Amino acid sequence: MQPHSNTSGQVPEKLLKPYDPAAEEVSIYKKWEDSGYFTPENMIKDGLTKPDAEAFTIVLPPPNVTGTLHVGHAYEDTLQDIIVRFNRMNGKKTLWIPGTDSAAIATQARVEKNLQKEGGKTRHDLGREEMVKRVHAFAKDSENTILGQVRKMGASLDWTRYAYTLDEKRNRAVFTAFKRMYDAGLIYQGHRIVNWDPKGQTTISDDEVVYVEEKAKFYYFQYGPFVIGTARPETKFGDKYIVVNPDDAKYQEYTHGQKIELEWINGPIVATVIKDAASDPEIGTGAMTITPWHSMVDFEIAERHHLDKEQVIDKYGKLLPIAGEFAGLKISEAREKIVEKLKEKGLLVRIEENYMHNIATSERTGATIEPQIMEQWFIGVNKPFIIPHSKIPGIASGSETTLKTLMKTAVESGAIDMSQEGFRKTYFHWIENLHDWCISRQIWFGHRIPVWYRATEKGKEIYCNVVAPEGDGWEQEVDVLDTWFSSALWTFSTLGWPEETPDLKTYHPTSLIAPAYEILPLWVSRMILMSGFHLGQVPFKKVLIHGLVRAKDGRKFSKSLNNGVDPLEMIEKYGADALRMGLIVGSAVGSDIKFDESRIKGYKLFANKLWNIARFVLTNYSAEVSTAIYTKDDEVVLAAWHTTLQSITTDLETYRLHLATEGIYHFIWDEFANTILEESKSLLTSEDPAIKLSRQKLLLTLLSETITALHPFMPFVTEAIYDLLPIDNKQLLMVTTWPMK
RNA sequence: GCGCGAUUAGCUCAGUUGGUAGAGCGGCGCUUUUACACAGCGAAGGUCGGGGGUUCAAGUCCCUCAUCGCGCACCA
Repeated sequence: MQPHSNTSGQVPEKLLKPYDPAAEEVSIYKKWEDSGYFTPENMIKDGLTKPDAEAFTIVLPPPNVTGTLHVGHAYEDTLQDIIVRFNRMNGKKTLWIPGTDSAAIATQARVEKNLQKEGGKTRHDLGREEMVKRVHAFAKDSENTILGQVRKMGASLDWTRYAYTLDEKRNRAVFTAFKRMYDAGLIYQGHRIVNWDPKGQTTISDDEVVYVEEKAKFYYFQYGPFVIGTARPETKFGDKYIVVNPDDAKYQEYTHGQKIELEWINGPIVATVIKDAASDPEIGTGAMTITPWHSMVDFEIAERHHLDKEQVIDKYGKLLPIAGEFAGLKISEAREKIVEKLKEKGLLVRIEENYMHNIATSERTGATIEPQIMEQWFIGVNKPFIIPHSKIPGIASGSETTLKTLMKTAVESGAIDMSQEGFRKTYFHWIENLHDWCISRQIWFGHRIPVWYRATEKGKEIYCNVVAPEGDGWEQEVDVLDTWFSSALWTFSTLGWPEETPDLKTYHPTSLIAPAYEILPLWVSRMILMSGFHLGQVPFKKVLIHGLVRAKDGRKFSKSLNNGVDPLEMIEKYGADALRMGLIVGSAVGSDIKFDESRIKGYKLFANKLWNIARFVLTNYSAEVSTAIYTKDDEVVLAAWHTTLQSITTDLETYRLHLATEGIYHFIWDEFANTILEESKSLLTSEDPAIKLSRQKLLLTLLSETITALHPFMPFVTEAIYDLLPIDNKQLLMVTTWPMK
């Protein structure tokens, strides 16, 4: 606008109407993006950031390409964008890297579901090649939708560095990581017990198992001289070991290894007594039989004593020939029949009706997990290895360590600041219970394991490398990797690793990661693992864990409840600024947020308030302000603002975003608008030009500084107002220096 | 079973190191005055889940109980 010499300045037409976010936001985002300033190198080039400034890096937790974003993503984007904008305005070399995650199982499952709906087809009807093509197409589509949504939120991401877990560079990183861990002996192929999802026909990791409480019948059977209890009679065919605690007085007469002949489901068998501390004398009768093929705990007992393991249930959840007359039956059908038979044989002691227990189900398919012993690929978390270079305090370069130690030490030593006490405990607890990580999946979409096999006279030959081997007869492993394998490399695969790129040197370790607490084990801990092994570094210096956005009744948003909130709809109604504020204010980072539309509405009003303040200030502006000197009174007012600004700055630096937001909101509305503006009405009509001009200058300064401080939170409306201010040599507000500096 | 978190105004939630209880929304009353009715002003509304303790002083620290939520383990 043109500065005006009258008391009453002229204001742009659009300022005379209520603030209209829809009319401003898209073009403002475009302006930011076109400026190139999301890329830190452009900031340096134009002298907005010093070349030797400290780097500040965040990688966006890459959303899954399974459809559209929900309001939880909107919250996560806001959280990070506030921090990123604040750091950029404070002169840091600020980089926020965008990306998306192929989410192997989740995405394939979505497409399979669609196939099923469209014509009852399965992936096998299409074949691997065609299926993978379709999943890629679906993923591409989701990607476009998602990236559009992220832009609408105002996220200041460096799009020139966009990464996708399945793009060429990330493929290379994944294969290289695999190869190096394979060579170090940390990735191995083994015959171990895994979580088998009979519906999805794939393994899943421990962290993808969801326990559901269920009421069941609990049976007691006569097993020779023992009475055993079980909720799963259908697994008991192969049971030929009876395990008791060595200190259990009830069973002192039996010795370890003692053979006992007894009558069982399909006739007489010979059982062996095993004494192992895993058997708890207090539970049931204190004696149990074991099914090592289909139970984690039993598997471990069997391993300890080198016992036989026999498969009872097949991959489809049906009984095998070992079940005799029951072979071929699904376990659900077989259960009652087996109990009936045992009853007839006089071996049923009693049935407990209301037995509560948890059953393991698959996070993705909902199927009951059937533990199975299978040949799969694993990462050994307890296996010692020599770490060549380590910058992690407490772990010396060239020393022997394990992945588990690495993960623990990184946080314990303070190299990673995980200062939210509750989550810190959860992290350590998780590590203590950590087993080897099963990384192979029997699906088609994802990173195919870079291992090739060839039959030779001496047996099977195995080759592992980033690229396929030369020569004939090689067949690549059909399994793909757990999606979290590639996600775990994210902080450095996005920066060009395995190449020794300048980016890697400048921006890694990243400064901050801001994930939901849900993925602390799945993602955060595994990034620590991978970064520790491959770089000898922590992946990030600080973890800022945030809560979940829930529906107003406290339940999770879910498709089945159909209680989802579409962030785009909120943006359309209230503007992105209002959505951002509504999600941040009123909840400390780390606790869950109950979504409240009325709060968002409140911040739409706030944006409008700001708009009207701008109108008042500009209406009362005159060009002579440049000569104005502050009166004592106005100096006091300005100083009061600077005190507030100081505390807002501190709150931002310490990630107390909700307090910072409240502080700026309160100042603008209650101080600036209600008090300062009101008292200005008489001062501006003063006969004394010194008083009048001082006040004009004060108002413009306050407006300019408050919108600058508000910018990280409400980037759009502040940028729109800043654009109207009569300031010389203006840059975008986004790259303006934070007023405290 | 072990652990974590929550319990503050009608609703949703803040309240960093202990120092006179706050916000938004809703409800009530009044008001068109250099911005704003997408507003302003005013008043109402709280024994900070119960009980006990430490302290000059406790929403805040300690103990205990209750209710709700979550995680892990067990799941013979």
